[in-house]
Amino acid sequence: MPKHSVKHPKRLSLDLEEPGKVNEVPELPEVETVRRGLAPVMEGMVIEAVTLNRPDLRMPFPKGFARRLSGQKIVSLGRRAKYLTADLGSGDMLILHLGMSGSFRVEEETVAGKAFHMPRGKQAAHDHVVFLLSSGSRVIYNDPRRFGFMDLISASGIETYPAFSKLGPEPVGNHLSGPVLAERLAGKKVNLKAALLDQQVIAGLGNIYVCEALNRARLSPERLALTLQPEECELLASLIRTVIAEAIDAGGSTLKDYMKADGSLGYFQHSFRVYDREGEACRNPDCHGMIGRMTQGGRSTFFCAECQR
DNA sequence: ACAACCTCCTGGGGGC
DNA sequence: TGCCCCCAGGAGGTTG
Repeated sequence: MPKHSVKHPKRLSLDLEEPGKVNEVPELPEVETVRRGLAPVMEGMVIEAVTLNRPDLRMPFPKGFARRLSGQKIVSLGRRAKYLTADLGSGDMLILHLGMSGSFRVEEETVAGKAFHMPRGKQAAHDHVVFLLSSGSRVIYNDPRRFGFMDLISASGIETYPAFSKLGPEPVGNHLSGPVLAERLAGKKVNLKAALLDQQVIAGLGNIYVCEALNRARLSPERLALTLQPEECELLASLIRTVIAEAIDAGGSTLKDYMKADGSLGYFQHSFRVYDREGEACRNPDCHGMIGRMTQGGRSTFFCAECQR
């Protein structure tokens, strides 16, 4: 009987267990962080088996999901907006969305440094999908609220895939400029908060980063999108890129810490300027305002009425 | 076409 | 201590 050398499970989750930390919902930076953490574990591996512990998440799994994935090689992991994508050798594409509470953890077990297939691991509450890889690693999807979903399509159909076909530009790199944002906001009779949450305007922003970007740009969440001037669009686009880039960097350092550690997850050191800071001081330079909170579209908006106009 | 809802789900927290 | 109710929100759906 070989002696087991069990590595601690590696968690690629966004759960923040430190007191006082916000439990983040995965937006673009968190999904990108998960992608970077999973890539070295999954890329180049063959999916040997997929276990579904229930027939659906937010939506039913596609017909034959587990069977169709079995034996497929994962060529590369990608991301579009808040979606993870896995290019498979056959030309299929696996699409994963983490919803509100989805997370992955990686379980490995080795004998004398050599991976082998371990018996079915201990199942935690809300472990819905287990990917067994040719390396012996298990990649486990956990999602208490089940707002996530998975789909399997032909990669050639990616352009017409409903969730992707209407997405706005990514707020990274050169995709989002002032003029691009201005064009996207033109004629929109909704407030800025709603406009920026709209994935067709910009892909990948959620409640947290919209609040953060608007605070940095000193723009009121209640401003109608169509009233933004070109220079305001320029500033907002720039600060959206900044907020997202900083969060991705923070996620990267989280992964780095985590890789060094013995399995315990390093947490985001990222501190938000407005999100969940009602009643606290605005952190914008030269602003002595206090962060307030209101409801827009049934969601909380955190903002500074003093400097955001 | 567009805007404003509504719905799915569970854990956690506040009130009594 | 226990129970009830509300809240968090991504995105697809429905209503106006």
